[in-house]
Amino acid sequence: MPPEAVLEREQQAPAYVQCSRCAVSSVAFCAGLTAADVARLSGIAGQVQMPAHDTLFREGDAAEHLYTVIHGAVKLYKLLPDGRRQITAFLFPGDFFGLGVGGAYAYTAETLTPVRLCRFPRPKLDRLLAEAPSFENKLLALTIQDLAQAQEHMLLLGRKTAREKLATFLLRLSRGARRRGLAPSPVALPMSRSDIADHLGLTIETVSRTFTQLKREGVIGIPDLSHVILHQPEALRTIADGG
Amino acid sequence: MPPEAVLEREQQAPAYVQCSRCAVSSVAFCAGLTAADVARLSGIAGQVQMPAHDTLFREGDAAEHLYTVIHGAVKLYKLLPDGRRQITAFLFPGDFFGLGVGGAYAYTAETLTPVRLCRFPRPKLDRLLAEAPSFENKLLALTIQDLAQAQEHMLLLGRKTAREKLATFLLRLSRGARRRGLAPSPVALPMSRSDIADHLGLTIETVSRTFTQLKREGVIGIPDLSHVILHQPEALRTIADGG
DNA sequence: CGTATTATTGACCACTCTCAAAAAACGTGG
DNA sequence: CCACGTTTTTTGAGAGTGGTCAATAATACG
Repeated sequence: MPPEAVLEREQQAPAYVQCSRCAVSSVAFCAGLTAADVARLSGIAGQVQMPAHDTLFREGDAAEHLYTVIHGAVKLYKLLPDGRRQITAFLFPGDFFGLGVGGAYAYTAETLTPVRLCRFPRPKLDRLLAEAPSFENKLLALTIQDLAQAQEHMLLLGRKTAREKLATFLLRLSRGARRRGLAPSPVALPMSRSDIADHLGLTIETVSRTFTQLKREGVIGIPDLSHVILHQPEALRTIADGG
Repeated sequence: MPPEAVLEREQQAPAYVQCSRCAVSSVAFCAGLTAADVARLSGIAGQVQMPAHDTLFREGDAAEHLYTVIHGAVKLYKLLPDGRRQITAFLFPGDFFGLGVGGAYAYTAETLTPVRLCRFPRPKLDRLLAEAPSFENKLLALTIQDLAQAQEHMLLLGRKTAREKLATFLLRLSRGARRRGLAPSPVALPMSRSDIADHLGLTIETVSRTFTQLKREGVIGIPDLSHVILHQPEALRTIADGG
């Protein structure tokens, strides 16, 4: 049975979510939990679907839900008063988001594609966390991972050239796909050039020019706007770290 | 009694740490915990002292301890193979660090000044976390805060000008000092210009030039290399967000 | 006090940004 | 399904912020 069929079936049951049949159970928040714990989680989980380019919540909103991406892609970003934007992360199936600071979200969340999300209401989740330490353990481990990724991205933003930034970005997407059981090479780019620019601290023009440059060198191929073929992943790796 | 006297007394008792008399108990990891919990924490805590410019651990080392800064300042950084460096955070009394990913530290930690640290061995701490959920709660909350700060810094690195970066940096140091009960204005800079540059994604020359520029405008004063007076904090705030 | 290190200042350069136009992709309605 | 208009991306020319290289000044330290 293809994963799509499972998802569609679950879609029929918004009240009761069958985490045990979830397509992302192996990589997500619930990965590594005991069957009993997963059952408890599914008791408070709800599923939501959103169209592409929709705002899930804004920086400063009351943090009422924790989300896990089941299908589709999401971007998280912060804004300056004059509109300059920094996309802090792109999220894919298995990734979670929505932890607030002082009860408020610290960033805005927007869908890149139509998405299906698993959603946990904060009050219920907190009750669960208080009861079962394994949940909090997991949440802490995942947050530490996010923090490490954020630090890695600071290194990119503060110290890498445009060329190195783009190479790093493509490799990250490729590794992420592989981790989710997808092919590492035709990398899917569900985000716009503008999104990529705002993630890497560049302008769309520089992103475009650098793509073209890497293509001319034969390192990557660009069959269409939203796909990149990594012809020479080794070369990319060398470029990514300033080789 | 000045805080220094308290610290010196505690220094005499390395085996048993009296958290209840700790100078940073109001802002640190242990803040907000019950007296009983603090007592349990002090049972596994040890204190260490280190000279300035000393490496506490390196990226990739086994993560054997969790640290809280009691006195002094620490920097955390990541390196590229060619030596380019990104300082992800400066830490001051009350801040904690040392959470690893997959058992290894994700960054290098180095002292800026002579420091006194509170140190928790990972195995013992893990046992405590398993028993008392309040600890894990606190640790999660603090890690989420760190993540939010990291995201704020990504916005700085990716989207702010040199002038905005430096203004933001000075305001952060000032707010941090105020939070720790110190005067917000003569801001102490325990780090070198090179450290500031590697934190803000700039070169030392640009940091120096921008300091001079702000000084000429009368926004700040620089009595000596390691102190900055915020003459016009409002102006700084305007500059910081691109006013 | 002299030496080594760090910070500042200056001149010049280049990577990336800005502004602008052409090309490609997308969406919509006929 | 195609034609049209809109949006996004690419490409080009020129400019500017911040970087590089180098010399001077200030500071720290023995």
